[in-house]
This record gives sequence, C-alpha cells and structure tokens, in this order.
Amino acid sequence: MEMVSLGVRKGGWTEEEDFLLKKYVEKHGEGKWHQVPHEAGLNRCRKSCRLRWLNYLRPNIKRGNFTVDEVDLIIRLHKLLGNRWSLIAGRLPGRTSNDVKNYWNTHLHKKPNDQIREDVYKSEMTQSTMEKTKVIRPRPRTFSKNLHCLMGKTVIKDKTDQTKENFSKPFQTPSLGDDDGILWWDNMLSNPDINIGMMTWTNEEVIMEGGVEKEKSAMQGAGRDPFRLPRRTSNDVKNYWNTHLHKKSNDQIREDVQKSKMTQSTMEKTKVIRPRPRTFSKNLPWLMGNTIITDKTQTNENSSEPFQTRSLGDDDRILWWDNMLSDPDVNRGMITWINEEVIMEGRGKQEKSGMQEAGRDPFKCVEEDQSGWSDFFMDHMDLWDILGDDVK
DNA sequence: AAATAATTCAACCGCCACTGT
DNA sequence: GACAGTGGCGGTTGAATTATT
Repeated sequence: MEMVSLGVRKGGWTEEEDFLLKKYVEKHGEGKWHQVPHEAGLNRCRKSCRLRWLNYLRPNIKRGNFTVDEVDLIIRLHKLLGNRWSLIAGRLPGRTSNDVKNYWNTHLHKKPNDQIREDVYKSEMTQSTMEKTKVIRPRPRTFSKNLHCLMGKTVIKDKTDQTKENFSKPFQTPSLGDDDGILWWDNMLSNPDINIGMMTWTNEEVIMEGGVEKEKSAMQGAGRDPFRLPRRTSNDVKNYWNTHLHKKSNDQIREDVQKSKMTQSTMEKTKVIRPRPRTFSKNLPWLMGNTIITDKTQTNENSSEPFQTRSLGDDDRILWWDNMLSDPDVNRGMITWINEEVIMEGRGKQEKSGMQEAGRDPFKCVEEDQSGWSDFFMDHMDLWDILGDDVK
C-alpha cells in the first residue's frame, strides 16, 4: 500500500501526519498549499495535504449516513447542476464533495429514484430501534411572485402532496406507475446494458492473453477501457481477477515479495489510519458482548440540538471510530434559509453559459443588506416546487 | 466455514482555470 | 502571447470490509 515516488509519501495517512497537518492549518489557515508540506514537515505533495484537510481533518465534517432530506437535495441539485459535486456539497452542510460524489456513485447512480428514497427511508427507520424517527422535511419557504428568476413561471405543486400541513411527516414515496408523479424523479435509471452474467472463459482468455506479465496491464486496461471487455464493469473485472486470476500468479507474487523485502525492511513502519467503517457486522468478534449505544434520534423536539455521537466505550480497537465522530458542532439540521437564498439567487442569475462564465459557482451569496432581499420572504411558493418545476 | 460478490470510501491522477512573470 | 506555478475539481482506483452464496 505504502508507496514512495520521488521521495513523496503516498497512501494512507498516519496519525502523526494528521497531527502535523491539522496543527499547521489551524495555525496558518487554509491556502498556500504548496508551502504546507515543507512548513508542516510533511513528506506529502500539496494536493495530498489539501485533500486530506478538506475531506477528513477539517472541522465540522459530517459523518454517518445521508438522511432522506440530504438524498432528496442531492438528487434535485444533481438534476440541476450535473456532476458539480463541490457545488452540491456546498448546499449540504458538513458534507464534502468527495462524500457526495461517493454517495452518488454507490447509491444513487444506478438506482431508480423512488427506490433510493424508499431505501434511505427504510434505513433510517431501521437505524432508529429505540424510538420512531420523525423525518423533518426542509421548511417550505415562500418567495415573491415578483422575483426576477420566477417571472412568468407556473408553480407546480409537489405531486407527493408534501404540503405545509404535513411536511413534518415522513416523506411518502410516490407509487410506481404514477404517471402524474414527479418527473424529475425518473431519469436516473441504471444502464440496462451492463452484463450481469457470469464471467466467461472467453473474457478470461482476453485477460490471460500474453501470459502473466500482460495480465496485470490487461487488468488495468480493462478497467479503464470499455472496449476491452464490453459491458463489464471495472468491478466485475476486479473481482474476477481477485478470485480467479490473482491466485494463478502467486508464485510470481511471492518472488516479488521476497525481492522487495530488502527495501521494505528499510522503510519505517507507520500506523496508517484505517478508513472508517459505516456499518458493523453483528458477527464481528471484537463487537461480541459490547453494547452499542445508538444515536440519539432527531425529532421535532430536539431538532435544534446537535446529534449525540455514538459512544462505544474505551476499547482501543474502536477508539478511532469514536474519534472520527466526536465533533458535536456539525450542522445536522435542515437546509437553512441562507442556503435557499443562495440557490434562488443563483438561479436568477444564470445565463446560457452563466455557470461557467460566472466562475465555478453560479450561486452568488447574497448579503442581507443587498437590495431584493426582502422580496424572498413572500407568498406560498416553496423551494422544492421551484426546483422540481425547473428541472422538468 | 470458505469462496465469491458487492460495497465503501480514502486517495490518486489528470485536467482546467486562474494568476503572475 | 507563452509559460510556469498553483488551486480546485471530477473521474477513477483499489484495499478493506461486508454481504451473500
């Protein structure tokens, strides 16, 4: 895992490196990343430092599963913005663009949207075994009909009937086949062309062609080149490699290990921080006999309070898990009025090429004292209606 | 229990836009 | 205008973990 290229460390970060980076950024602030490795005493490239800070060390990063509201917002914003993950993440307090991107790629990209919603909702219900979860819908906001970005638009009612009267209820997934349903909901179906059958010998031959040395390059090539193994995903190929082909070159691998032993022995052993697991298997031996205190469920009554972090005790084996969840300052609440303001303002200012023309962020923040501010606080139009209408 | 498949997510890579010279 | 340095972003990878067979 650990690699050294041109003297710069790669791979997982150690606690020591994290400490150095955090210490440096807290003292000098973000930015000037090219100086960070040298001045912080890190043998890392600037990009690696920046990424580690933004995605992991930065305060207020929100951990844990995405809520129904967050997923809802991701879907809508993705419909609006495409793969502009940083922009989408900017509307999800505490979430990083990497998290959003990963979530999209692993949960949302291949599933029908109604299935996504159902899954997330079920997941939330399951997680809350101690008390029932009340899903808090983002507060519907009202906007002036005179708002420049809304001029001439017809406001479409949310077909799920999520009105002011019932928005605190769990979201009702629109039934399948409801052709009067939410149209924005429908366009994210998975690609039916994916070959889900067994890996054939022919494909194996493709990989094996040319002998062991070519296996690895073919493996990489296949992962990157869709023409190499049509309709096979990189994951298919990877798993096939791991289970069928990898073992065949064990002798070669052992040789390589032997050869590299000399080099490895000179390398300093470091304690790499393992990625945090999202879920635990009930059968994990080190969890046996341990009591897990579940998250405090967020309800209407306590929605203003910070979440209670998971408490797993002092066991060294799970201490790191606790550490990763320990920041109580995370904004776990609903989308804020400011965020909605930002979205609306951005929509109004979009031009044909406005997204790029205006820089990477089409959403310009509006200061409270700027003109037009008060226009936002008006009649009965809610953000969801507007976004839903707009993305049709 | 072992093998296999699927999932997760931190990290890397390459590209692009911007800025200064 | 050309070039280099930098910051930022999205696409992708791959090890580890979990789920399923």
